[in-house]
Amino acid sequence: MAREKKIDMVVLGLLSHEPLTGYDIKKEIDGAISFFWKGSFGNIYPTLKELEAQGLVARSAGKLGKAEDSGREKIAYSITEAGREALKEWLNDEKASNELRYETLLKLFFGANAGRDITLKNIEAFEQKIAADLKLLKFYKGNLEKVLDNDDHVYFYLTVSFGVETYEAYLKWCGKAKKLLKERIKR
Amino acid sequence: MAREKKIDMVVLGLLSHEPLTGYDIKKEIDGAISFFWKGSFGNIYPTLKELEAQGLVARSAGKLGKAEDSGREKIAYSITEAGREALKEWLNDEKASNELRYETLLKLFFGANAGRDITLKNIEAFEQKIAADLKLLKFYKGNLEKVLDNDDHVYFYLTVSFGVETYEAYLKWCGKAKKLLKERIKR
DNA sequence: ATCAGCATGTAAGGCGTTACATGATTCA
DNA sequence: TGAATCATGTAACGCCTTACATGCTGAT
Repeated sequence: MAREKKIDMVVLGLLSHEPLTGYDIKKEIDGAISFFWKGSFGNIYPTLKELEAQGLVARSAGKLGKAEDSGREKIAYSITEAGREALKEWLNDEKASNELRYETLLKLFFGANAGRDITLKNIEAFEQKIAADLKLLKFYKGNLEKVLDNDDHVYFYLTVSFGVETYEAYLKWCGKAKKLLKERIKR
Repeated sequence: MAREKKIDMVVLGLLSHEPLTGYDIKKEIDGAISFFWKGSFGNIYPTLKELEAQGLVARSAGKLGKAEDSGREKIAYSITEAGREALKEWLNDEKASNELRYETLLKLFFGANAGRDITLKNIEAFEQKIAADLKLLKFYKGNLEKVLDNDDHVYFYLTVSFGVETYEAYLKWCGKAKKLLKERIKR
């Protein structure tokens, strides 16, 4: 059961724009991507080594490293032609694993065991987190709107729009859910 | 870093309603819960053993097993008082890990590498899957609407409503995304 | 001078999936 | 009689997270 490791594709995808270090990759993942995919150092660095061994990425030549005599070097990787092909192959396959794991919904589903007020508190915690993240997503979206003439940005814009629209739906639901709970359940 | 294993709480939550076998639990998880949480046999059976060792569940006495002389017995578990307390403790803690991992969004984000038509195909595959799941969620919702006099069902109803409303937002987004791609990108 | 951020990596462990192994029961 | 479903479990493996280990660089 090969090729289930999607972090490979995240790395290749990011390198498809420009050469990056492992540290850079982590930062990118922590940006707009983070709401639909995650990555950690303990994940990224080994992945880069594997991709290099497979010939899908290569250490960038030239000026990016520090002087040889000093301590640790900065290692920038760039994507190879084989890497671009692997990325395209993955993009061409329309099957995708889309998974949502919301502990908040689990707590809601079993909420009767704790009662209405605890459940309201849980919904409110969710609501606050979503509202904060939505703000950030809207900020990204506003920035991208200005640069839609670049094709790449259209794709980024659509991804961020997905976030904005679903988060707005979440917030609407929060309002309704709190209302229904208060109406229907005594305490 | 204890107590990160949420499958424990899924099992306790399900047993809070009635005694169930491991097989039953799997079936329940594959129902309305499946859109926000998953579980497998290789996950559930060991969990039941652990919960039993911790005194949070117990094998139900009585008539559920098959005759002693025949082959394998059917083992129904029920929640203990300690189990109910553990469940409540978890519900009382408002922090929750809510994770979304959508490979479709990843493919969209890096879509420029494959082009407009491939990306449209990927969005359409997503759209179809969501439309099918939405149908099912609406069916669950319709059934629950009739029995909202029972408090438990109010909680289930809210969970399913969350699914319906977010999936509807997804579908709306799909329409807009396809339109924008066709307008903005040549091929 | 000290602290935040840059930068790379390893080790251990956690959690979960898939595949396998086994066998009973029920229904067409 | 054969297939589907009921039913329980184990083993191997995969992927990721957390914590640890190390040291440089730049700003206050």
